[in-house]
Amino acid sequence: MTAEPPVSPATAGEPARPRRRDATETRQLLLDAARQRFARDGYAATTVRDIADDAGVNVALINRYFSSKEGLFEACLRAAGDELRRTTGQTPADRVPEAIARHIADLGTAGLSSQLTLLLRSSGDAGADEIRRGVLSRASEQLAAARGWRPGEPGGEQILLRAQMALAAGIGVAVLRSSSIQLEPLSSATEEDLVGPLRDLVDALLPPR
Amino acid sequence: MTAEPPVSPATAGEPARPRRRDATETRQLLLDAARQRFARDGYAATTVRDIADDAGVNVALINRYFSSKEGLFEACLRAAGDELRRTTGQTPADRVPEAIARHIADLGTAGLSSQLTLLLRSSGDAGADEIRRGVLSRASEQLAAARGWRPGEPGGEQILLRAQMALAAGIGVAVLRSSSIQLEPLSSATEEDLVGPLRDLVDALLPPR
DNA sequence: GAAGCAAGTCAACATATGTTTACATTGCGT
DNA sequence: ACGCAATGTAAACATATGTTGACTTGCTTC
Repeated sequence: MTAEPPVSPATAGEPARPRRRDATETRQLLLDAARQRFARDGYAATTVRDIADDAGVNVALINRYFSSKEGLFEACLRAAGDELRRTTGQTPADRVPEAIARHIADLGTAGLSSQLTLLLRSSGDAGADEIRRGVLSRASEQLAAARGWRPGEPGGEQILLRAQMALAAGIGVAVLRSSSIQLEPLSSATEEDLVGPLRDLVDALLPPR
Repeated sequence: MTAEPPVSPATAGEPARPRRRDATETRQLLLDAARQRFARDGYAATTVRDIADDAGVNVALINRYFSSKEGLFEACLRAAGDELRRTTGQTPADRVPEAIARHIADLGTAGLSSQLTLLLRSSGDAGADEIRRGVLSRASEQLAAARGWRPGEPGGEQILLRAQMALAAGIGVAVLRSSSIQLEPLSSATEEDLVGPLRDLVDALLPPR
């Protein structure tokens, strides 16, 4: 239907693969290719043949290892959730804005921007929606907790709401910088350009105590 | 491929249409149905038959009036741009956060939230990308101008960048509240719940002078 | 009322796409 | 070395989908 720009030159020019016929490795190749495609083009616009070609792998293996395109997508969401939790996990409270700026600024295909963009992609499947909601929920709670929020605390709802707004801002920035939009000057802003405004933003929403 | 929930009961139960065989009206019906579908499900996941059914109109008319699915999508983007410019046009500088809060809080299919969500949808077509970039660019310049930015002014780049971050925050909030995500408590927050944090956010990014 | 034209309908087509099935090949344990 | 399960391949299928062309229907004008 539309053009089909490959997302990366399959596997980089390694003349002899160390281990072929390794199920774990091809599973990972598929996961990586799928995450890039899904994040960049969305679920519906990505075909299983695109993913398989990027991974340098036969199409049928998607159904073998992930049951279906939906299954592969859910696996991508889980992986993005894990990576998000890992990167945002141990951030000291006073470094939250800097951490967000640094991770948002990274436009690489493995960076946080890419994970956030992926997390917005919808497949229309209820299972995937549930996973996404869980991941985003946890992320906002982590962010709120870094600024003193505790579950069930009176008035905590307000803090959680503000944390979700900060998360929304990060997501919005990631989206407006992403390849399909590239709003300038936001898109070519560096980490140093972003950290100041982001600190103002986060500190205004979640005042450090 | 996926389920197919209609977006609204075609045309509400009007027993006798006032004017049938009215090209302008059916064009508008198609535009409205398409904007809802595209905003909710994205470009690739929306089929022309879905749109035609929602509009209560024959499929072939999409190609007659808009040349192609792409053409219809571009028309939707232009319409969203017009509506965005109209709603954000005459906002006094000191009411910007309130205006954003009010418009973001409106989750109706014609509200600003829906327009912003639509503007994020990508079709992979270069023409559509250009339209989107233009609309978002103008919106951020309007926002910056409301806080004293003037084109070409020294140091104005910083203000524009901050305005785009505020726009990004609004977009992020709209997305996290949208039907496919519905992050709580953000999703059920009312205009009053949003206005406080949004004022803090906008004022921190674009200090009123 | 007939001609002419815009508006709308219907059916078909060409292709893209997710999935399955049957078959080939590799490597490991014995 | 041999068999066997695991891994990978190729082709086909059923269907969804954008688009097109021929045809019909209603409105307007003379």
